[in-house]
Amino acid sequence: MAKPDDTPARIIAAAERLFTEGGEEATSIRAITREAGVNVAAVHYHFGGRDPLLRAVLDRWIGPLNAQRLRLLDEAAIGDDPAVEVLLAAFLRPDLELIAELRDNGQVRFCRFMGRAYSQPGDAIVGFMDQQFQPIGARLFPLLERSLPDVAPTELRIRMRLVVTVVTAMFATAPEPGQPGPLGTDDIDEQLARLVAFFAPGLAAPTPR
Amino acid sequence: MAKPDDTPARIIAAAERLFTEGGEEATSIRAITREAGVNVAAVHYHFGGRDPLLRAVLDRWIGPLNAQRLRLLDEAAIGDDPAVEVLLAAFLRPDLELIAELRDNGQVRFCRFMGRAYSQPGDAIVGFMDQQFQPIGARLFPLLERSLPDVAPTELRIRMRLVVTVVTAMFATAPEPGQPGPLGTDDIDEQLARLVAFFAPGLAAPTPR
DNA sequence: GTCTATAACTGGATAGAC
DNA sequence: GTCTATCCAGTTATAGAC
Repeated sequence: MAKPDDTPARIIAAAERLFTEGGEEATSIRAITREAGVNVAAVHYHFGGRDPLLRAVLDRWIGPLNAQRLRLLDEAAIGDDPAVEVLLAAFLRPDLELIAELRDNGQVRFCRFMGRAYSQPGDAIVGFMDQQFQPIGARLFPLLERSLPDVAPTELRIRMRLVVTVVTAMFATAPEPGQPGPLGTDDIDEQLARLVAFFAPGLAAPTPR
Repeated sequence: MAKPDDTPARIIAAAERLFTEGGEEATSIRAITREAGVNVAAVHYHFGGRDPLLRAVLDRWIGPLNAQRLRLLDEAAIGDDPAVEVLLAAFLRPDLELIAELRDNGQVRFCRFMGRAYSQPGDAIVGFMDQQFQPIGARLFPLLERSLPDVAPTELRIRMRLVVTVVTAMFATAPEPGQPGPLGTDDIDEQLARLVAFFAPGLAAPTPR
């Protein structure tokens, strides 16, 4: 096992802090290594450069997030033909939980950084987020299509993108602890109920025209 | 009529360019006046400072946008009890038209700037966007409430905020001309049909619990 | 090596002459 | 309406004391 303060961990921690504070392009590899107290070359050795490092910082949170999403989708798929509501809840719950966790950890600003990374990806991460999403889509869309045979698969993908847009914005605009969130409650089950009640009928609506 | 190259217009134009390029906080009043070829004090004389200038830059587009929104809502309200679908279309059409106009004008980057200004407002504009939205809400919500008497007014406001979130993201992530948009078509009526088909059922869904 | 005081610079705002 | 000169706040750099 790696020690909690070995070089890669120190670099990741420093990078997370600096990316959060200064934004993506304002943060140099030199500032990161200075903050971490390691040599500039260490970033290249352990991560392969600045851009892969940024991806690693994001993946440290998004990896587990998507792993949990897959777990919940698998659970939902045990019963045959899970309803849209169930699939949607499995899809959204990990996001709501992560936002709450980051807020309670005093990492609201990093939470917002992740939201921006998704909605306005720079050159370093454009494509990376879609790549992360790919296995989720591969699991989710067949289940959705089976549950909603009357909606065109293309339409379903467009609609799910709108759902993702909203979740992304919830990361990007996460409120400070104590401030009210966009869903008017801190209770994750209530948040989930609101989102599912709102999105499920739209997903199931007949394809227009 | 003011000449197209009078001082306020020169300042607005320069500010729009620089805010678009460098972002909000990276753009100084001095850089703007240099670019516009006018004196530093002119900004204060005509606009009252840097922050009011930024608001003026945004308002130049958002003002007409919301004016058209009000017009369309008024039209929709002529028939008694307009359906949610009609209200939603009146609400959303001006946004889609503005995005298309800016794209065709080569102002995609400014379009994105407007989206960011709404979703991640800095100190200079926080509150301003809500203030702009206020008369729209005052017109829209009573109509919506009459059309959807079974949905709690609070819930309706939360749901409309989700709708606005999506529209905002469409500004913030507007594609270059030629690139496909998130709704898979350049035809505004089709875009509108997609959004209305997706959002209307969710707005009308019974309040959860 | 650490700390503090001061200088230099940047950016916003305002007064007053023209 | 325009301009110069100036003020004020915040930031960064540096020198010199300890």
